Amino acid sequence: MAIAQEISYRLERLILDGGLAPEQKMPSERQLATRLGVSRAIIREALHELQGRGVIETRHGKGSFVARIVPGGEEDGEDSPLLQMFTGHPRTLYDLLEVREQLEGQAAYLAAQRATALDLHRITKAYSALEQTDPLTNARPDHSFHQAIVEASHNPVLVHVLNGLKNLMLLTVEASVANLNPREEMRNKISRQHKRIYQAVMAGKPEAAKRIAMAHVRFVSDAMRTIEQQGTAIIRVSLHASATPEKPSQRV
Amino acid sequence: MAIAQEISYRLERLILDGGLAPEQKMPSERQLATRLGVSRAIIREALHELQGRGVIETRHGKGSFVARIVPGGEEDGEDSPLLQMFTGHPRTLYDLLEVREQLEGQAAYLAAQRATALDLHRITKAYSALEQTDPLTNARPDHSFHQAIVEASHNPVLVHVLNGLKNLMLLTVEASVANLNPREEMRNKISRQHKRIYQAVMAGKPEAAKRIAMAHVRFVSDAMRTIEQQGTAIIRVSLHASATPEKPSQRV
DNA sequence: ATTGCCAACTGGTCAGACCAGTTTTGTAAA
DNA sequence: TTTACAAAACTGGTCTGACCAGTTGGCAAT
Repeated sequence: MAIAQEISYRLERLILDGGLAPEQKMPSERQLATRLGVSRAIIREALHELQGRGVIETRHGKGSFVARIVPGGEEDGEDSPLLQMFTGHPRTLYDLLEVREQLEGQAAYLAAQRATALDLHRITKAYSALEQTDPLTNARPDHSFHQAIVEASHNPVLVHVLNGLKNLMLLTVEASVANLNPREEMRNKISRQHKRIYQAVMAGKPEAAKRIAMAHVRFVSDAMRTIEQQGTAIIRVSLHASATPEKPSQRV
Repeated sequence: MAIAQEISYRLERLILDGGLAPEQKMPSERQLATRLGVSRAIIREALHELQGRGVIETRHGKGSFVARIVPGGEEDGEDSPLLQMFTGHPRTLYDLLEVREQLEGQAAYLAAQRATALDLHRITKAYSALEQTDPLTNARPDHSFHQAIVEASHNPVLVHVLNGLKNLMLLTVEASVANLNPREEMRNKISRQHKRIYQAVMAGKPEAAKRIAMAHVRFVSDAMRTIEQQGTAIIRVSLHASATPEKPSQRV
């Protein structure tokens, strides 16, 4: 195989394996050429290949940067039929939580197993942000924390799938935050679960991380069910409402 | 925009507009350079971009040729970046199988729990079709069987997610069929696993169905890994290649 | 007619130069 | 000391011309 392709393959694998994280700047062309022992022309051809594939973006005078993982789905939205279904049918929330239980468990398992130092740093950062936010409006940090773990799994398929469910996920997280966090015992339990997930991932304990993460999602799901059955109507957060937090903007 | 990108864009548009038909040989790099008034290096960078995008194929000493498919994007799957990644990086296959293990387990569990009479009828039909097909070309029936179970889960989120991975799934199924089924003991084991999944779902045993389905995917994954480590190169089915089976057309 | 070799394609790689944006930095002015 | 600005030192973008390495076809010797 041609050297240029070898290089592009090696670089792509490096990115997939987490050696180069999204948004991160790649070494300069001249550095790569020297380090890999090939001419700069080859490096440029390899980079253009990755560029054509959407793996990296190159900016004149600045450098090349790893693209956000699998931008494939173009913009976000895209799951509007499901979103529609969600707002219409309460059960879809539990359907998603069922799927999340599996996927997040798997993500936590892999993250505990494969996370690099940079991943761990990002997870720590997301976790701190989550801890230091007002529990009543921390849907975003909550989601970011989970997402950091997913990205640390270094499974592009998993990242892609969960990214496709991003909007839906945000809704469930918002729903859980809005319904569960106002109750102190719930808030504490969830906080403790987050802490245990965080610790298991940081400690590199895959089985524990998986078990705790699955239990966490299961707990949220069960708690919401219980609340709903107690007659208290579930607060349903409307789409993208986080921009204007003053109005509760609830649906039923 | 950089000249190289201009060139790659112009060439791609030329191909899409039919000026250059699939299989057709493109002008040589030196000709293109002269005709378009740029250096050969630029031409090469532009061609590498198209190559990364799967639009052309280049053969040393022969020339560059317009690829057969030219998806042009827009078609169904929309997971083309993942598809691209899949054909290039063997690990992506195992990444998908990891995810599949979770999702299919969940699907089998829910199907055994929730399947209606109509669902069971459909599953039975798909299972019969699978059994009565030549094991060497039954990728489609195999996939249909799994899909019937997924649909019987009555979890729209699950259906949606797995549907989004449909093309990718088909490829893994084809890969497993092509690599595993030719070996009799593998074929028998897989057939037995399908049977046990079928029976567990029909009998309404969620836990058993989940366990068996997960074990099934895990088995396929492990078997492929073993084969690969034995030095036997995994047969990689190329996209939509089922029309012209004469050329193996394998990568990596 | 067959064989075999060589010339003329093709893409693959390299070296070094220069242009064009961006960031850093060091110094001169306030 | 602080600020302003220009030069230097990055970054990617392009060009040139050379040479290596597969492929092909024609021509010469058999």
